[in-house]
Amino acid sequence: MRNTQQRRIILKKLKKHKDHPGADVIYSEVRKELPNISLGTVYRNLEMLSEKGTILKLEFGSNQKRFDPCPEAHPHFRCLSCGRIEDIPGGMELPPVEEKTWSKGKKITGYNLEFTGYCKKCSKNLK
Amino acid sequence: MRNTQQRRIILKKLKKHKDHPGADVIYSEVRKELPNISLGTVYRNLEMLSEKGTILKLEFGSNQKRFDPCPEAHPHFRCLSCGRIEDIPGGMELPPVEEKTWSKGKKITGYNLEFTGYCKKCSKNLK
DNA sequence: CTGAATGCAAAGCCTTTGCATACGG
DNA sequence: CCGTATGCAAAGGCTTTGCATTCAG
Repeated sequence: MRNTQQRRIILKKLKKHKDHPGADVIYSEVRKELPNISLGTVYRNLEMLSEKGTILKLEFGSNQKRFDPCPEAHPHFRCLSCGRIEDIPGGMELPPVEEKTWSKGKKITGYNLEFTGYCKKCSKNLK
Repeated sequence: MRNTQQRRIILKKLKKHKDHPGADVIYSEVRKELPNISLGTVYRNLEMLSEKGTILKLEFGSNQKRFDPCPEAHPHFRCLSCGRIEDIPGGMELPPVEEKTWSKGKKITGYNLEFTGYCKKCSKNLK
């Protein structure tokens, strides 16, 4: 994997995010430093980085894929109103899956867990 | 909400599924009984039914939305190789979220949990 | 009757891909 | 040098939507 300028800056921008941006957000931010970068390159790099395990690709109930600079699987919270995605701190432990009967014969490699609801701001506006 | 022939048959077809079909699968099955139904109608109905809480819309890491005739949130297993989605039996209980600090100020309405890996068949082929 | 639901087709959104060119190691 | 990565633009997959028409209640 080559260490290109594009890849370096994409990763740098992603790492600054606490929210979990989509490719479009990363694209427009990287464009400030590399005005000629193409959206395709952003997609290719985010994909590649998540395959290598450097970042995490989130594919939850949003029509857009989001990216997380932290590569370890961890739970998220998604606001159904504004779409905001937050990390849930403090590794929430899941029941061990290996010994469960449903997992017999399967090879479990990971999990995705998200809680849905309304964030602080949005739950105020709901009332 | 009107009780149209289309809606009735869409629901009937979905209920026969143990796997979790996408709109396209439902469409082609309903077409056998209603050759003139349109894909748009299938989408509109599946959407409507999931909003009413009759069925469940699954939006996990697949580019396609899948539907589950069982309306209660429950964990799933998704095969990374063949895309198959299975229910995980026996309500896997999650840690209660209400008292957690991260949920302060939020209104939590649900969760999505899926395990990923390789199903029986695919894990054999992998070796 | 009347508004909710349908069929049709076009448009939308996000993402992927083919290809010639550029550039990192 | 060589092959990976890029930029560009077009195509792709799934889903949504506008509009005239139909049909359930």
